[in-house]
Amino acid sequence: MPAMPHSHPTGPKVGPGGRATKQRRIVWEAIGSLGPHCTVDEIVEKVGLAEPGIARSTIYRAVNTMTEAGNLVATRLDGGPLRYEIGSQTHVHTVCQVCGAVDHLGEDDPIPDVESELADRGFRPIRIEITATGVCRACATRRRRPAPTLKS
Amino acid sequence: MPAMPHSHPTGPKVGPGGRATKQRRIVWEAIGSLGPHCTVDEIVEKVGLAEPGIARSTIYRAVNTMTEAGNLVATRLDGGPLRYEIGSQTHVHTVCQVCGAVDHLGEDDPIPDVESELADRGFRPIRIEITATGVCRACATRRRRPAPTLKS
DNA sequence: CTGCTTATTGCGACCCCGTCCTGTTAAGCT
DNA sequence: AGCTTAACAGGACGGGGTCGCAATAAGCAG
Repeated sequence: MPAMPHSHPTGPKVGPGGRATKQRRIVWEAIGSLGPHCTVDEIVEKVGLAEPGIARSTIYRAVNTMTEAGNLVATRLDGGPLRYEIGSQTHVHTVCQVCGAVDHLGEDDPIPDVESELADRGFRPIRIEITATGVCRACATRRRRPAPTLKS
Repeated sequence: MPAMPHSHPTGPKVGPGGRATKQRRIVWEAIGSLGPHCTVDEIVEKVGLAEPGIARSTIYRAVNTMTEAGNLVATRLDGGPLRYEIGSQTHVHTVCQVCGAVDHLGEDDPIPDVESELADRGFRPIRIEITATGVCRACATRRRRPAPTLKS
């Protein structure tokens, strides 16, 4: 798990990092131990064990600050809550429509076609999110549900 | 603007299309005239002009049905409401962090790297969403705001 | 080290987006 | 035309997230 970023963790600072409070340290560690695509609810629960009495809104504010600082990446994978993970440039997720499983495909893989097209248009990307929605191998083999629908 | 799809508009049906009611016809036309990435609020307003008295919940149900039928694609581009547009397989959007402008890059462009990786994993994609967040050409040239922040 | 400024916290009220539940209406099959 | 049942209007509800306020503490200046 990466250390609590002070201000310039890895890349260029995108926004103010803010003060290093106890609450933010705890939130950061919770996210690290929860792993990728964790929700605020999960963070709340984890944090509650480590240190009860931290307000829900504090956690929301913490993840927002970290996201704005570029240390965290926020994605909404389905219709549900935002999911957070420690940041990287390009992000590929798979979401299974049948079982709802979320997985990573890879990170920082270059997507040449898209990036050159972006360059042609003069668009400077800071982050690229790719979400593939479909059916995972497990569900395809034991094929539950007659016809997959778009909403789980 | 494409015609109101009866049941099998272009691709294979994923869910039941449902009945062709007057309300759905009006909603479909509103979406067509609003163009890509329109919100339910915009649809509500447009529909209200054409035919007052159509319930908000009806419009929500209509776009859900159309999305499930595969005629519409729903995307949440920022933290805001879902945005709808007439469907295609692969979808590339750009979102400018400075001015908030949303644009299309292209549709149905194959993304070979990603698709082969998906195949390796036995994941069968039904739809691939790509969102590039960054700074558009206009904002880059007249460069407002000293440092771009992640939230508009 | 002490004092001061100001970001951050805790708490609760609040808002937005979207869903769900009711009885009623109308699509479209026979 | 009759009938079945999806879809409708209207409104209550719920989850996820934000905001405003008073109290607290980070961290700079001296």
